[in-house]
Amino acid sequence: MAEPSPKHDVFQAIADPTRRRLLRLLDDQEMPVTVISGHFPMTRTAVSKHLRILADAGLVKEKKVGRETRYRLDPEPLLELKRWLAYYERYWENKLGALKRYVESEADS
Amino acid sequence: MAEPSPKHDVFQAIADPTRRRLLRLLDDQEMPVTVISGHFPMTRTAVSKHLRILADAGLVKEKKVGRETRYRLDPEPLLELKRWLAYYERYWENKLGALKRYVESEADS
DNA sequence: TTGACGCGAAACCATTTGGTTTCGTATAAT
DNA sequence: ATTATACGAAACCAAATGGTTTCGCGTCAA
Repeated sequence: MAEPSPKHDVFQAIADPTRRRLLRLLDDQEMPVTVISGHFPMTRTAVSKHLRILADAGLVKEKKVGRETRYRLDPEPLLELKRWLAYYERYWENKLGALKRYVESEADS
Repeated sequence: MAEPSPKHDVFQAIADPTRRRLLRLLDDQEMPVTVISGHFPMTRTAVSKHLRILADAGLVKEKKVGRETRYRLDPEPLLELKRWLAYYERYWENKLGALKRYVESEADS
């Protein structure tokens, strides 16, 4: 279970819209870099750097096949985001605000 | 319903760990800036700028009371994050990976 | 074996980010 | 009326970010 030295965390990784598009794209299929970068209005190198950031965050896995590197989505790290978000779940659980008002009244006492 | 010109979006807002801590802190209680900044190892001005970014993203509301500005959490914009995340929900819906393997086998055909 | 292809590394650049200190101003307290 | 408090604005700075072009290297094709 050795932590893979998360130089980039999930929150930071998904902050960029290009990287979110990458995740969506790679959700459908595994793809080599050149094909991937064909979907974006920037150089292959730029896309490659985004892919590296996603890989650092564990959101994407790379597989070398011949001279190409294929990437595919690994959604697992999104669970951390899900857990983080779950904390606020209570806010929109019961008609978005009932519990909120309750908590606020608790804070007064 | 005029969009308040979202200079900062939710994804970017929660990318910073300090801002995530701010959200947690303000979830409990409404607080003035000086009190808030007492919880962080940086200047009041720095915290104030983080609060502005959160406010831009709509994650926090400010209320002027006398000479102080009180902030409180507004979790509503987190729904966008929730919706974005919901797209990947199918991955861990059924034992985390069953569907994933299915999709991958689809890609082969 | 000689190219062409697929890719990352490196160097570079402009802009953004996260922080600081200093200052101005509005409000509250004495 | 004067002083202290609460805060934002502004100017500034170092580092990170998102992008580029150039180069080198491994791999497949002629």
